[in-house]
Amino acid sequence: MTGLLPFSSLTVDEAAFYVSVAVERGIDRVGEGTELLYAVPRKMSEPAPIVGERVDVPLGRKSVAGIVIAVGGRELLGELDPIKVRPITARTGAGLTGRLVELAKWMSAYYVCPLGMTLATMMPAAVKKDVGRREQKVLAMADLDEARRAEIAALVGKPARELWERLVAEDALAMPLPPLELKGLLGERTMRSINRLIVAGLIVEQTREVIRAAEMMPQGANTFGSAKVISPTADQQRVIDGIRPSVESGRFGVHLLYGVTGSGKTEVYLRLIRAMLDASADRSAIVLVPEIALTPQTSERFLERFADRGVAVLHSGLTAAQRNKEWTRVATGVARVVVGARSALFAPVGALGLVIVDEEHDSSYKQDQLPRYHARDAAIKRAQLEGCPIVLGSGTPSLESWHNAAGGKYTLWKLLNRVGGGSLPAVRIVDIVEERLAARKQGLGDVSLGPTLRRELHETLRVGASAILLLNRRGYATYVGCAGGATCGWSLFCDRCDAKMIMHRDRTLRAGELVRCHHCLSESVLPAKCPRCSRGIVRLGAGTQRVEEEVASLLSSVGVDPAALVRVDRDTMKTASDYFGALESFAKGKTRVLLGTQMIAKGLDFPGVRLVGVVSADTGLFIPDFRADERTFQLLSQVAGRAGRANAAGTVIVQTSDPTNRAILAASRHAFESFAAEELALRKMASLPPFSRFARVVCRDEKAEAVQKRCADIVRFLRETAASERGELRVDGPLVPAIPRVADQHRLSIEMHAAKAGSVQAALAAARDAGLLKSDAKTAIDVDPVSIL
DNA sequence: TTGACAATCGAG
DNA sequence: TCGATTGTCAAG
Repeated sequence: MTGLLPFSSLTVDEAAFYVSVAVERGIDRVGEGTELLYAVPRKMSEPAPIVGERVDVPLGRKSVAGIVIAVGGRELLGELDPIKVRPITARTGAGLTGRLVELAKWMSAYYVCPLGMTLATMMPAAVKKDVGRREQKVLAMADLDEARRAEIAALVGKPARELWERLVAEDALAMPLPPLELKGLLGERTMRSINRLIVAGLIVEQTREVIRAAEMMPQGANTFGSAKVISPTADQQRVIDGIRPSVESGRFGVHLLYGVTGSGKTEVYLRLIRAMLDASADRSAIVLVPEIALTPQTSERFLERFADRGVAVLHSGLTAAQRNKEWTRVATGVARVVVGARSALFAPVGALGLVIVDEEHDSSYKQDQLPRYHARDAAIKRAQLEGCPIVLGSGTPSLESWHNAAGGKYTLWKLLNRVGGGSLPAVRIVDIVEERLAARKQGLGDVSLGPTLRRELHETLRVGASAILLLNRRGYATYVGCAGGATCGWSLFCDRCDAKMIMHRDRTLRAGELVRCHHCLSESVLPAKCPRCSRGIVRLGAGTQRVEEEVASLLSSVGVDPAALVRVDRDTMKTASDYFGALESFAKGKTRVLLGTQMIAKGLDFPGVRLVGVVSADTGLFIPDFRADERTFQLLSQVAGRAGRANAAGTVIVQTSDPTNRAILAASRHAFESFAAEELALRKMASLPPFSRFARVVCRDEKAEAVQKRCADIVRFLRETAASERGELRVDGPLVPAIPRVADQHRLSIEMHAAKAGSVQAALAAARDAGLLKSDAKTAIDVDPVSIL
């Protein structure tokens, strides 16, 4: 059967429309246009296809899903032979809005990702599959005129007639409704009278389509306490009044809201959203929050405040049916406020009136898979396309945003005081080296918490308060090596990566101790002795598991149940509900000490936290990344902000081996602005972002020579382009990354630096057009990277 | 990305 | 020499 097309083609007359379709595949042919042309047969042409709609189309010998990019008539054919143009297989329903397609085009070009893939990731899989859609039986008021109704009502028995009269009086109770729901609302014990009305023809049975999903709110969410509507402080009011005009007039503009922890940024967001909703009958708001900060506590505030306009919450903890339901509520306009993590940026609102990006500095806004977009930057683009204002909020703005505000590109607003006049907590920096010495003198042995932090923790527990302990390092020990030390020199590395193995304790494992590579996730049992010299094994570099042991024994020594300690990291918090459960238990006071990685630093707002302890502030400092200091500053400021909310004073203890470090000192003084000024001066001298833009290409391959060659080819091409860009682009590479081999793949990278994003874009586009550069399994292109590992 | 086809490789 | 593996190209 070779040579025969498995799908037929249409004559020009049989085609009602032609559509350009971006298929959900990694096709990326920039020069020729990445989308393919298909015909829409007459029998499928009602209603007319629209941009953003989902279709199935034949590609090669199978059918694939795609999104309509353009709709037209024969003129779309161009030079193409109509015989080659095959008809679409099916129209699979509503998809994205035209504006989202525009956004996808921009993302596809800017972040170097095939258009079809970009579009594919905009819509959750659950929505594509329409998970949970069911036919539901409902009861509706029969469509009869007054007279006829009265006539029939007079004929039914008394109980049914009285029920009918109530129904009419209560304006039909938002019918249609499922029978059982109607019964409940009417307070009927049985369906008897309702059934009589059906038989009489006053109520009719209908079917409607619904998406059935489990109840949204996790149980016990209310223990976080409901958010009272409080009137804004003068400070907040000033900001609200400042931004409101642009919200009401609906003009694009970027506002940066710098507000210290506890200054009440959320209340500002809530008021602005309300102003937008009041000013416009059809516009919606999108609120982006880092995934980890999207707690019931956060969503509840929005749910309560905008119950009248409908709130949709989108996060990774939803079931497929719930996600489909929420998305559909947004698409149909039932929900006008969307709160969600990164991908909520693609919520299909009909018209956008306001975007909020909370914690805009947060690096989790950058997606680390294709398309590698930054949700904050893409949100700005979306706001621009939709013509609405966007508010970026943070207690520690990214230097990019801060710089843009200083340069007048963004409007800057400040909230420098905590609501209720509380002061920022006092931060004490302690030298971990001295602490270790002191601990040894006191006979404590090798401990992660030095005497100062232990003393404060004691005191906190004694007075019945609670504590948060931060250590941004998972596992039990980060270094497994020979007890012989330098004499032998052996230490345990992953055999598939150039990285150390991290030791984890696992109670389910008989041996109890295993080692895991955090890069390729391979695991093995901890060796009993050094394979090189048969001496014992040492485990150095404490992670959260080790500290957990230490704190647990400290708790029992002062008579506190060790169950009052909960560890929060990626290993213990597998699902969103694990995490919510841990927070809830902390809020209730059942958990007295919360120990964890950066997961616990973000967005929690619990009164009663007297102590915040940073077990080691060093973890992020010595990584080879120009943003190391900025990150450390952000993390410390955020976690410190957890202490002493409400009116009680809090204490923060920061353990570090580098007590004079600029970022640590600045964070301890809550001195964002001076830190930012210093850091920006340094970046300017080194021509680093935000004073330049860059992109990174990482090539990988099992064969070292293959990476070398491919990388060199790309470098050569980019250099040639750079030359034609009149020296405005600098190309570095091939460079050896910090981890040259991951999962048996050899890696090499290329960095492109330029004063303007346009130069980087031009070079990338040229390489893409030439077919040299394509985002695939072997090449990762990262524009505006946030992590340089 | 998938699949088709051609070119190249290597065991018998 | 044949089947298997690897590379290259096009898809409407």
